[in-house]
Amino acid sequence: MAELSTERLSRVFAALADPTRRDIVARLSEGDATVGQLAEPYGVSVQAVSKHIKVLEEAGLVSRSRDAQRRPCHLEAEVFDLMTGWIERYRRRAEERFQRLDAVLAAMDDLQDNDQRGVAS
Amino acid sequence: MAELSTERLSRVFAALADPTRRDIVARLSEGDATVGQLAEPYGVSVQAVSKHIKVLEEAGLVSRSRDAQRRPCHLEAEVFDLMTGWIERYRRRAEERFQRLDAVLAAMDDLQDNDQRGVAS
DNA sequence: GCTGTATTCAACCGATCGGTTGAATAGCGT
DNA sequence: ACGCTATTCAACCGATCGGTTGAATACAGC
Repeated sequence: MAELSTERLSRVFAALADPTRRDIVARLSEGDATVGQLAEPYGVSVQAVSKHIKVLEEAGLVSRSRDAQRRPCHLEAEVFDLMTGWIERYRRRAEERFQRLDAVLAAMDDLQDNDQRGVAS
Repeated sequence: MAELSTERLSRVFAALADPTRRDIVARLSEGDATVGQLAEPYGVSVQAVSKHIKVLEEAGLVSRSRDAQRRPCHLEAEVFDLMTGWIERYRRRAEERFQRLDAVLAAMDDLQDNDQRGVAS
């Protein structure tokens, strides 16, 4: 029953691939806001923003509550861990590989040093 | 002349929104590989994989060299910093806000304590 | 120079995306 | 009950996406 996370990861990355949605996330990091409030700054319809929020919600980045006819949006920052977890895993692997390569190059340098000061070329 | 990074960030997030491309990145973290090698495990054509690599390349996640007719792919892990930088910025803001909220709630608890043990209800 | 291998280019296809407009729904305040 | 506000649903549109097939290009080896 594993590998739900790959679908989830795809949703999160896809959600943040849009600059308007990233900006919404940025603004929500300063505090909760309603759809109407979020829509104001952009040159698009409220419906478009509503769709963006739905995408963020389905990615688990945003949750919503109720306040009369308003539906305030709240940033769920824990989801970021999913991304940083993935990223750091492969960054670490790449860096380890880089260090091993460094070690090999150093070893080759040593060999060359021995060659130069030792037997032959 | 700023805000080149927003376009770049969009490309990186969009590139990683596809599970096949994430898997390619994962495999490249273990070492460089050619298009042909990368294509084998997936049930898609070499051309499709070639397109995926192009997307990763334009996002700056992959660079390529030349070895005869082969074009080995190399993971450029530094780009990850762009993402983690963005993510951490807003995670931090959200957490700070959360702590402030915590402080407010604690203050309200104090007030209530005083009310209970002090003057009136 | 020809053959085989590795990769890309080009055109096409159905699905999804980000946007629109218009109508529906939900919940105040009077 | 009515009107105002906030939000969503539904249908549509052009653009982009992930995939295909078929042809072109680039290079090594015989």
